[in-house]
Amino acid sequence: MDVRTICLGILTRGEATGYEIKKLFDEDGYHHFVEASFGSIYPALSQLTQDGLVEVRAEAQEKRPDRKVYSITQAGRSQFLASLLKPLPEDRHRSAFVFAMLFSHLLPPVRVHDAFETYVRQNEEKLAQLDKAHSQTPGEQFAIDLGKTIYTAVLDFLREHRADLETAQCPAAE
Amino acid sequence: MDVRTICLGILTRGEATGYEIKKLFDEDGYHHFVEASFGSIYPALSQLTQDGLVEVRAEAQEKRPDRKVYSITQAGRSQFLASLLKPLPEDRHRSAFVFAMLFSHLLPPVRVHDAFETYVRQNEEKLAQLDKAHSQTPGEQFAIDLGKTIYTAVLDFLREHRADLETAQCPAAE
DNA sequence: GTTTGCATGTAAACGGTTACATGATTGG
DNA sequence: CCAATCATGTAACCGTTTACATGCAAAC
Repeated sequence: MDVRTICLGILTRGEATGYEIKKLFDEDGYHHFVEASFGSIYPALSQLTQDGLVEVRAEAQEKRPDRKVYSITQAGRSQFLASLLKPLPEDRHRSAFVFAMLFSHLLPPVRVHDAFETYVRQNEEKLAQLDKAHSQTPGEQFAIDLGKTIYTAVLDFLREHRADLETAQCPAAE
Repeated sequence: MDVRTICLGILTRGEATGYEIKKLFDEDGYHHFVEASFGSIYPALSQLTQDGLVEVRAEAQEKRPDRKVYSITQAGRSQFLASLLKPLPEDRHRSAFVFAMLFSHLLPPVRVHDAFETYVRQNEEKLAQLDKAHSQTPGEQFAIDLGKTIYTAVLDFLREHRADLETAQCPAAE
């Protein structure tokens, strides 16, 4: 899912500025499964406009850059739906933490401990974020609940198994 | 975690060719959390060699390109450990499926059904792959078990909640 | 006889991140 | 007074994917 498609999707919910689209990512629980930065959103919106898939309306503001409010066109809707009908790319889950833990036996015990602390905290924060999220469609509820399920499962697993790595690699410390 | 670091990590387990490193990704359960293709592995190994972090030994073969067997150097080990001591980037989970389901209400019921079928199958296959995997270190066991935990939780969730999206969006079909 | 496995590598294209540039307003 | 929020955008850089190029051997 490239940033253009993601922007189109968000615009099916209603018009928005580039800034607001980014905020949706940071707040609404979208970012658990898709990502985009300003550096990719703004160029994406320009291109979508050129391609006639979205329209812009500039709202003048005092002492601020104009708000550029984007709305999806009929062509945009068609193309977005078409992209959802194509085979979807597979999930990708990348975890530097898990990779690092593959080598826990090479690391100082303190480092393994710290890595777990940080990772647990990150997962707890993401779970808390989802607990606060509220949905407008069945799909959003589904995404939120799936996210919660995953984070909860991961956290449970970490609590049960972190000792395996934190003790296994430093028998001398016992 | 860039490909260079990943290659270094794999080489801490013993020497290997680029081809074998790729196979580890495809088979050993590594690919659930990190990824790399030939197009990135071969250049990565060349660069690591130039930087003195790995060494190559060419094994001549009849009627085949020479096997280039790479092994990690002391400098490579140091740098690899150093990279694991730095703060680790956060996990990224990207899912085109979940993104598409955010818009299930815009899709034909058949499409939603098919998407679920495909996604369930993908997760089942990955789980089966992990069931076959065997570990050599505590870290590997940890990674395998965490992967299993996640896939199992996702599959359970899908079985319980797919009806929410498959029926909610086609009340006329009742 | 076709596919799979072994085995290496290059080059172009792609997509995205990061950092930079600008600047007023509001809240702590 | 400083940080955060609002608001847009560009450009350089980075890393990776994809497609291409080559070619024999073994298995089905």
